[in-house]
Amino acid sequence: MSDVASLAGVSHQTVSRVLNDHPNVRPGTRERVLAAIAELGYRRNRAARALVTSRSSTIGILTVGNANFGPASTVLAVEAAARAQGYFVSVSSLEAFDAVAAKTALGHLVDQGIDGIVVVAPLVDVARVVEGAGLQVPAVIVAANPDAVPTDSLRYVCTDQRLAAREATEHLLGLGHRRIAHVSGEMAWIDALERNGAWRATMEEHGLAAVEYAAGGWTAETGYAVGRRIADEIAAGDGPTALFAANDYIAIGLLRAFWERGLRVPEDVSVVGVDDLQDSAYFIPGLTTVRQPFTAMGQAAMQALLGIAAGQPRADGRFEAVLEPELVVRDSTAPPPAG
Amino acid sequence: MSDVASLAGVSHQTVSRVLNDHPNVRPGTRERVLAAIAELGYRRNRAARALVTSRSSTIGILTVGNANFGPASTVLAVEAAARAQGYFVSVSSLEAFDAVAAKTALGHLVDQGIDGIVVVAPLVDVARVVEGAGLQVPAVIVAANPDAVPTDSLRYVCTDQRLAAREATEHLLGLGHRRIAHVSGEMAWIDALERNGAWRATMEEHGLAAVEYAAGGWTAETGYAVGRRIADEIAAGDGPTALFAANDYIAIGLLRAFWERGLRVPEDVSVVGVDDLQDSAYFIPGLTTVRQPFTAMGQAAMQALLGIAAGQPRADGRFEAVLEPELVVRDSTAPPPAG
DNA sequence: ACTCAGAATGTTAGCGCTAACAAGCCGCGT
DNA sequence: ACGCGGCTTGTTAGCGCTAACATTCTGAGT
Repeated sequence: MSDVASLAGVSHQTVSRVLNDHPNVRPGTRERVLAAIAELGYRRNRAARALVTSRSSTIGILTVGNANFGPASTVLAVEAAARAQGYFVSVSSLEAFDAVAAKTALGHLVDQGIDGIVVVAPLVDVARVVEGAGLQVPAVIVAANPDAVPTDSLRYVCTDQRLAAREATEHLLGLGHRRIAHVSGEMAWIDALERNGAWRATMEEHGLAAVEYAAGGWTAETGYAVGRRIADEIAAGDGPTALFAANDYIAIGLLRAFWERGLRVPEDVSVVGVDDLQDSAYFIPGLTTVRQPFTAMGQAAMQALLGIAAGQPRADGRFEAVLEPELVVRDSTAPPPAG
Repeated sequence: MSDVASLAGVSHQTVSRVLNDHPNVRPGTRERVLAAIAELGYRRNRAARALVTSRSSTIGILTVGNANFGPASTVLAVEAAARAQGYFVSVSSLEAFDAVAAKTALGHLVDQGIDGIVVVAPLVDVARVVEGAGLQVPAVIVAANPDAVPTDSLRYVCTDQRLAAREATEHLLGLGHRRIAHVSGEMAWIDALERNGAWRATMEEHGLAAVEYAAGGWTAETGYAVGRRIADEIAAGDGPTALFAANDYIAIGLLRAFWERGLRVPEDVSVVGVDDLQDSAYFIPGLTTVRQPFTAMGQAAMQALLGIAAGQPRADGRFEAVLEPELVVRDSTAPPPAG
């Protein structure tokens, strides 16, 4: 920096002023400094800057380490939104999201001097864990459970998973189905709980029995295993006529199991998923699903973070933003078989 | 830090020594310092540390921004490997990987004071672009084209895509297929080129004609579009008996198109993909594919980076590490239809 | 007891930057 | 011509840490 200063014939402080877009720098001076910077190929040292300003223009993302489509897409979206706002992104992904591991990771992130944290870990106890970590930096949790308590520096953003479940269930109901079962995901996840609860509530509102099959996970493998069991019941005549799968991976496992047993989808049984994977439209048959607004979530999270930093009062509700998923009807749903 | 020092009754430098595991600190002193640190909940300021050491324990990852399974998995793997080595990870993902955007992003990453860069952008001109950016930090490119020139501070790591194509093609050959066509991916990608080239070479070695269909992309959508065309040709009797798809997304599009046209897989036509998606085993039928060693790639990239930093001489060959993919045989391949 | 090497600790300086204050400059009104 | 206020620039200090050097302490050898 002092090289630049002497080349431009000014003090290093004037260089700093130019760099920081301070007012009160004569245009001619500014140009000379800029020219000197260009000539020398000077780049400001971020460490020094971070040291003195205690701001780093970097946000941290804490996520669960698996390659699940949902979290992965959300992380990608947050990253894009952050970059659009001129922030860098430091990612830390945990295999196991327990209190200790999360606290350590959060600590590392804070040590890095990040300006804020976005937590993408839609687990039931994420809010408790993060709240318990006693963070001193602004944080936004994507997808917290509804009893989470926002504070001035910790806020929440989510997609309305209850609406997702309701949309799926009502779509099936509208088609004439009455025996609509749910294949639930991993119950440690908020999404699993919420989708389950809303499906159940919707069924009850219509005075219908709610039969649940637990996949216990989010993978095609778990969906397949449950699917074989369900296929048996359908073949025996007392199974559901429609399935609401907690996500698309489970749904594809279901599709596969039904196909193996000679059950036709949607003629014999309808299937709805959640997420809308890149290839969900090309499953056999094309999967009706509830698409999640990942990009919007990323932007909302970033905006919430910026809002905290700007001292904006928090939203009235529990969540800073609640985004709406969208039902995408394809070929895996149809009216129930006659009789 | 000075608080810790005074609480422990030592100088701040001794605290620094404890923190940096210097020898020549009496055990008793070390313990007192550690106790003071614990009591005060002291955390070292990374910015100050980075400023004085010009090392940040952070590596940068530059990648292409889409949610393609391959790059995304590799990034995840690099991140895991980095964290296992005690490094933080700063991610920058580009929508368009052109020379200008890449140079800017690389510059931002360098500005952050990262200790090394891993580029995960398997595009044909990635090496040229990165080489052209004139990086001053160690860098490793994952999946460079074979004419890339490693230097002391820029090295390459890849998965043998030619082997992947060869395995797939020979599997099909071994099953008795002779008319094995290739559905190629996006030709700006190294993987697409390599798989294409090796499939072609293998066919020629066997004196067989190599018919290529260009999907032009990596998605199920592009695979589906090409698949319809191929289905027509097969129906007309002059189509291939087996398809080697450049990746699993294309393969699923193919499966879908064939299913729509009443073509049975594998009875009427065999399909092999590349990647092994989480749900490839549950496609209808289960997809035979060539699995890529993403985790190993991430580790190899990290190791190569560490090697550069440690001043290790570069490997003899072009690549620091060449990993092998693995053929996974499932239900989408069978001998060709008789006649 | 007395040296003296080497271990243990303390002191000083400075990494590159920005904030705060100080100083210099300009043009205006009188 | 003089003084004053606002713009522009320079000077100083210090962010929290580590490297290098300076100093003090320890204990083995005489």
